[in-house]
This record gives sequence, C-alpha cells and structure tokens, in this order.
Amino acid sequence: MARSYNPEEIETKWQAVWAREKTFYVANPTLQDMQKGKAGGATYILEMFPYPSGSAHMGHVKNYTMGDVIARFRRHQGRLVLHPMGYDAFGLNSENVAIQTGEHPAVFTERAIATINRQLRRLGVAIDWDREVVTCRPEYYKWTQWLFLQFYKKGLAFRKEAPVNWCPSCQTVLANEQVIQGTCERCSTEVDAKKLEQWFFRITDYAERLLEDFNKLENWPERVITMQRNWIGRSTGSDVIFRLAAKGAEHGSSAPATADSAVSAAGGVADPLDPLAGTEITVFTTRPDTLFGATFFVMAPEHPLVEEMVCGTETEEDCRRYIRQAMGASYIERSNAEKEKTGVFTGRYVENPINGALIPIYIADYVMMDYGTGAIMAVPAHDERDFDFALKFNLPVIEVISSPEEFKNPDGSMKEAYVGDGLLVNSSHFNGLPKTEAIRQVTEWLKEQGKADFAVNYKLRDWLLSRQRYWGAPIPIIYCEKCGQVAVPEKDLPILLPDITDYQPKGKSPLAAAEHFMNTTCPTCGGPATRDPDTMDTFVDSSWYFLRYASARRDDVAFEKAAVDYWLPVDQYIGGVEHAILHLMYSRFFCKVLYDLGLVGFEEPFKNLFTQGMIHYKGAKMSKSKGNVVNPDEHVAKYGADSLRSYILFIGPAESDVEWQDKGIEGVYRFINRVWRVSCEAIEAGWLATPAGATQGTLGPLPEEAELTAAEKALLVKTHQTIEKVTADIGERFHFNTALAAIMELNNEIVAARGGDDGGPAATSSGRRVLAEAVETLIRLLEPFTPHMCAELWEMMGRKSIWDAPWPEVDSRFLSLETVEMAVQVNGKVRDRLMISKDAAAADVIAAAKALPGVVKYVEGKTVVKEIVVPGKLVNVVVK
RNA sequence: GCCGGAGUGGCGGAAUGGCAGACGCAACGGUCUUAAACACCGUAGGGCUAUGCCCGUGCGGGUUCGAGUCCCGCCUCCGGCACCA
Repeated sequence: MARSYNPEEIETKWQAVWAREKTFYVANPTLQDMQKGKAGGATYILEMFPYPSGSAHMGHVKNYTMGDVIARFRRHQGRLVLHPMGYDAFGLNSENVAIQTGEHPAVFTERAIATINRQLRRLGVAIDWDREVVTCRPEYYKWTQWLFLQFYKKGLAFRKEAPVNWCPSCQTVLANEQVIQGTCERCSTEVDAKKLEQWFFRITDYAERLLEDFNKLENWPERVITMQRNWIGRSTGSDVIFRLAAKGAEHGSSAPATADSAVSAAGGVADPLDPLAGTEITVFTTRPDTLFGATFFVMAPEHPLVEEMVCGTETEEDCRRYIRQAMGASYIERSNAEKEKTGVFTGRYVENPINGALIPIYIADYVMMDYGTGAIMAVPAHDERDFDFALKFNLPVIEVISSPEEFKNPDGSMKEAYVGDGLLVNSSHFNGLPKTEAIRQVTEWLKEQGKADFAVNYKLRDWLLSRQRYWGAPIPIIYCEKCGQVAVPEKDLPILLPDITDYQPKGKSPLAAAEHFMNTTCPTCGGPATRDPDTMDTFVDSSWYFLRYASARRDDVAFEKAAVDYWLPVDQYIGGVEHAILHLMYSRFFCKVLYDLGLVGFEEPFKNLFTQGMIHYKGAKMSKSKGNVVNPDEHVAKYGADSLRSYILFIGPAESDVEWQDKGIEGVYRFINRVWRVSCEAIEAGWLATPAGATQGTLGPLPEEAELTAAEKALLVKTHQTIEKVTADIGERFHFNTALAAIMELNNEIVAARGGDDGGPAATSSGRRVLAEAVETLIRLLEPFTPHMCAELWEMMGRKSIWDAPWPEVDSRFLSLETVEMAVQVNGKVRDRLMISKDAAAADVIAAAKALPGVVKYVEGKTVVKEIVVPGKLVNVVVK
C-alpha cells in the first residue's frame, strides 16, 4: 500500500531540514577567487524585494516562485547561484498606519517582515537568508546615507528652489516619476505645483548614458526600454537666441507680416529708458527650418523674465491677472491638450534672428516652464498648437514648408498646421531646401553669427529625493549659521531616525519638531547647528540593495568591490512592469554613478530583465478595496506549497496578466498526487534502486536499443523529448506553463505504460529500467516547481540531496522514433496519414504518400505540379 | 493624439510559416462504492445529406504549395506617454 500524499507533513519536514542545514547558504569565494572574475559559474538570480505592507500576496508568490524555479534550475545545471531576499521597508504605508494607530512604524514593519519571511519559507523558496537586507534598519540606511554623501561630494546631490509636485494628501513633495497623469502615484490625489527648496539627484547629467547603455543590456523587454526612452525624451534641435525689442520699437519698423520683407529693427540697441531692451531670450526648437514662419513668440507664465517685462506696459494688468490664474490652475487643467488655448499679449516684441522681424510676445499656459527654456518661437503654419493659438488670437500664418493642398484653403492660406516634410518656401535664400537639410543649414548660418547652436533637450528632470515624512533615511546634512550647509562626517553615520510620538505631517517633516534630533553642533566649527528634517525617497533605498546582498553582513563598507564585481551584474532580474521607469531607471542611474566613483566595475546593474504579468481575479486586478483578494496561505494550507507554486506558474504565460481560477489549483493538485502515487509505486517496487555494480545513486546502464519493445522505446523517447522541452522552456523561454504541461504529458504516459494498479505490464527488466528512467526524470524535472515532494521522493529512492543533483541530460539517440507518422496533404488539405521511417528519402516519402487511398482519390486525373516534404511532419502534393 | 501589447472552444491557454485547440479546468458517459467523495477509463470546436465532406484563430484584402503565425487596411480591449516646442 503506497503512502498517501501529505503535503503539509512533507513540506514542513523539508523546510525544517533546509533551515537547520542551511542548505541554501552561499559563501562568497575567497577574495583571491572573486578577483579572478565570474568564472566559477557564479549566477545572480534576483526578484524585486517586497514592500512589507502586511503579508505576501499572489503577485509575490508568482514572482518568488519564478525566481526560485530559475535559481534551482541553474543550480542543478552546476552554477553557483546567489539568490537572496530582503525588504524595502521604509515608506509611507507603515507611516500611515502609525498615524492611525500610534504604533511605531518600526514595530509594524518588523511584524510585516516576520509574516512575509514565514510565508516565503513556507513556500520553500531557496533563499540564502544569511544575506537578508532590511532597508529601515540602521545597519542598512547608514550606507544609504553614506552613498548620499558620495553623491553630494561629487555635486550629484544638490539643493535648489524649483517648482515641485506637492501631494496635499501625503503632505510631501514627489519626484516627477511619481506623478501619474497629474496625480500622486500612491494615493491618486491631484498634485499641486509648489515652489520649494528641495534635494535633487542630478540624474539629467546621465540622460545620455542611460540611453546609450541600453545596448549593454542583454535581454530586457522592448517595452520597458521604450518606456524609459520615452521618459528620458531626448530630442535634437537648436537653441535660437531672440532679442527683446525696446518698448515701442515695433512702430518704427515694418510689421512682421511677411518674412522676406522684414527689415532689421532696433531690437539690439540699448535703450536707457528700457533696461531690458536687447535681453537675449533663448528658445529650443526642433524645427529651426521654420524660423521664417515664426509670427509670434510665447513665454510660460512662470518664466522669470515675464514679471519685469510686462512692467509698465499697457497690458500689464491683464498679464498679471493671467499669470495669477495660470499658476493657480491645477496640473490636470493645465496639461489638458484638448482645452482651448488661452494667453495674453505682453505688449512687447522680440526680434527674429533670421530676418530681424519683430514679432509679438504672448504669455500662454500651453508653454511649460519645465521643458526647454520656457519660451518658444511660434510657427502656426507648421505646429498644431501654435496654429490653434494663432486662430484664436488672429495672428498671421505663414507657410514656410510647401504643404499639400489638403492642408490649405482655396485661397492658399493654411487650413490646418502641416507638420510633415517638404521644401522651404518664403524663406529667403533657404528656399527650395528639404526640411532636414534646412534644419542643419539654418542653424549653421545662425551659429556663425552667434545667434544659435545645435542643442539636445530631454524630458527627464532631476530626481527630487527629499520627502517631508518621517519613515525614511534622514538626510545627513547639517545647517550651520556660520558654515552653511555641511555634510555629516562619515564617521558620524548613521544619523539615527529618532523616536517620535506625533507622526502627523504638517507640511513639513515630523522630524522638524523633534528638537533633540534637530539641534546639533556644526561638525566644522562646533557652533550650534540644525539637521535637515527631511528623509530620503524610498526609491533611494531600493536603488542599491542588490549591491548590498553581495556582502550583506559587512559593517565597514556599503559593499565590497570584489564581491559586487564577482556576483553582478544580476544575471536575471524578475519583477513587476510597474517599476519600468521608477526603480529600474533610478537603479541604472545609481550604478553609473557608482561606476564613475570607482565603487563598482560595471555600468548596468541588471543584464537580463523579466517582467511578470499580474494575477487577476473575477475580472480585475486583486486588491483589498475590491475585495477580490485570493489568500495564498489558505491555498498552502489546503493543497500545499508545491501545488500553489505549480499552479501559479501553470495558469498562463509568466509575462502576461492571467485570471486566477478557483478550480485550477485542484487540477494541479491532482496531477501532483498522480506523480506521487506513480513514483511511490515504482520506488516501493524497487525499480529505482541502484542495481548491483552501478555507481551509487544511479540506475545503471540502459538496455541495448534492440532489446526494447516498441512501447518501451516510445516511453524512452517521450522522456528525452520532455527533458529537451522543459530545459528550453525554463532556461531560455520562461515558459513555465508549457514546461509543466510537458511534464504532465510525461506523467500521463508513465501512468499509461505502467498499467493498472494491480501489477501492470512492466514485466520485462528492460521495461522496468525504462520506467525507472522515466520516473526519475519526472522527479528531477519537477524539482524546481515542487521541491518538497521531489526531495521526499528522492530520499525514498535512497539518494542523497536532490538539491545537489544534476539536471537530466538529453540523450540525442532517443529524441525520435524510427517510424514517424506524417500528415499527407493534397493542395494543402490533410487527406491521409503515412507511417514511414524517419530517415526515408523525400522521393520515397512522396511515392508512398501518392499511393495512399485518401490521396489517390484527389490526385487521379490531375496533373501534379509540386511536391513538398517537411521531414518527419508532412507531405503536400499540389495538383491542377 | 503618439508609442507599445493583445484578440484562438464553455473557461485558462498551446502551436521555429507545416496536421489549430497540446496541457489543464468545467461538462457529459462509464468503472469502483450500499451511497457519495476520491480514483480510474472514455467522449468532447461548429455544421452537414457522417466510413465522408464543409466551415472555423476579431474584420476585410494580399503573399505562399501551405497563414493563428508574414504584409497592407480596419475594429475592439489593455498598458505607457501626452500642449515636450
């Protein structure tokens, strides 16, 4: 009587063994060996670490199981695998809990960590827990602060006053990347624009390298690269210098209506009555070729020159009113491209450097201060937004790129903006040039006169890293009345986060009220000084945790260079696509800075990236608020970790969103039970025992091929085909669902070959040997998915640790049968089937095919025009 | 608006240009059982004048001996960005 499958018992037994024996512990090689490089097959498998907000959810189960399958698979392939885990433990969730309950965020966080840790161990994930990192503990954030100081010394961390995104609900500023369509990434509250002095990382200095180094990545999803590329938003064009005309200058010159006829005006002449006259205002444009079509000029309401410029003009009051209104508008109102254009004439003019024409300056909120220079030349004929504006304010539209008829009215005027290619017209000596050539020549011509230059612009903004919140790493900067802004000396790190009682943010960090924290002495002069009350964005913590794993317990360095250079870059990183920009771009930036500082020897942290899909339930993303959460613990309790792990990967492709089906896991559970039963039977029957004379822990040599019956040969072929498929599915394609399907097929064949429960047909010794081969392979292929059951079966076989067992190898002799079945088509439709030797010559295959009754019927009386043979698969006879 | 991705049975899904629907769920029939559960065996895209034939991978064209797969034009859904000059 075979033992019944009891996952609870088996799984807790093996989890205890793994914990006790530290099975998954991986020591760093000696310094000497590490310095020899990654030669020893060192492989770093990493999943994005969890944010401990309570307990693990199905998304975590999927993420960590996937990583575990790959880690175990690589291990069996003989690699030295690093597979660590940690917790992204600072952050707003715990702090908001603290505000509600008064409980210290550290207490809440440590409890959540303990829960998730227990869950991960209960899932049987092969993690080296000796390398665990927790970002909210001083031994970790000491080094976050230390890294901040390295950035600071390099001028890459700096303070500036700038318009920033403020979330009124979270009571803190946010980075651009944390604003999703004008709302806070965390709480979806609409953000306000506020002008504040804040800390930034100079990520814009790295924009070019962040783009270039995409080519250093081996295998990243194209869409993630595209998202980052769009976010960085590089565009090439020119900076063109316009000069502010003196008040009233426009009356002395011709109107700027026709470009070619314009004459140079008095724009550049200093005017004692108007100190601003002649001021240079630079614009960035991707279309310098359309400069002759610039009929007006627009500045953002926030532009620093605007206030002064409108002073004393007739429209001063209108301008001030408009600016007030524009600044008061919400981000969403402001950025709605659909809304009608608004703006106001400033009463002033600028001189177009290409022809000296004076064109009116408007203030309009469709020009943004945070892109380019906050001022644009407006070319209504060839820009849709400028066209809308010109229409509304009745400004001239001059065609300067020959436009197709459908863009024009019958009288030749522009009906809508034409942004496509064409030849220049109305553009003086540039007439006739094609667009791209004109872009170059116009810029060069102006450059010679010092009025323009080629320029590159990015959408990417510097990373705003300070937060007016409590639960984060304090910024290690001190403000002294005498010495100003002073970096905390490294020997004084960490700056410990003090305990406080009132976590409520009040527009500034709760730390600002903690006097014993705030009041300190200046490390330079010893005089009274105050600390920075802000904490760091949690994305700073997560931008380097993957480095810390390499030498997690070192307390004298953030990470050991030899160790990071040995293990990194990460060979396989796995996580949700929601981090496509935020975490993944910040980490890439950090890595490049650390490379420049000589702290790491590589410029990209993650060589291969896999982004998993989400698990939906009842048609929607699982969430507490929708009440459609499926609890992993319940399924572990009911079916065992092995079943849950397998099912979560079996549902569908790992990279796509999939729907959880309540009955689905039962099917996988049944499958696992069948594997258990068939394996136990084979083991108890002694088929899997090591025969006398064979190497310990092996099945001994296979019988000669000639001794095998057709059925035995078929099972052997199925076994090796399955090895081939599963190896490729796990190792190359991440198709865990089809890997499992293939293993299920093998199991089905074993069940069929073995016969019924009462004895079965395994009558011959060669048959038993082939069955043993199949069962042993089944267990080994399944180990990454169901490690507990496989460990138990392995032990029952009398073998040593399956964790250390090698991955099964394909024997190419057994990848196909001698005789294959081929489909026979006539004109592309299957009409018969043919059993024939796999090595049969094409001519013989065709002859045999044409003799089949189902084929003769369709070929008779027709002319054969073509015959196609796909070896081992199909024949197509084309007739007329 | 721009840039990605996806549309295949009742459901989740499978298929280097080569037999569409592997594998699993649900369903149905049977064996076992006093009975049920479990387990096991079997049936299963649709249609028809059924030993056979026709139709079928969102829609319409095309390339090819052969298209779920490649090309062109649409439709729908999902994701990202969005007055980016």
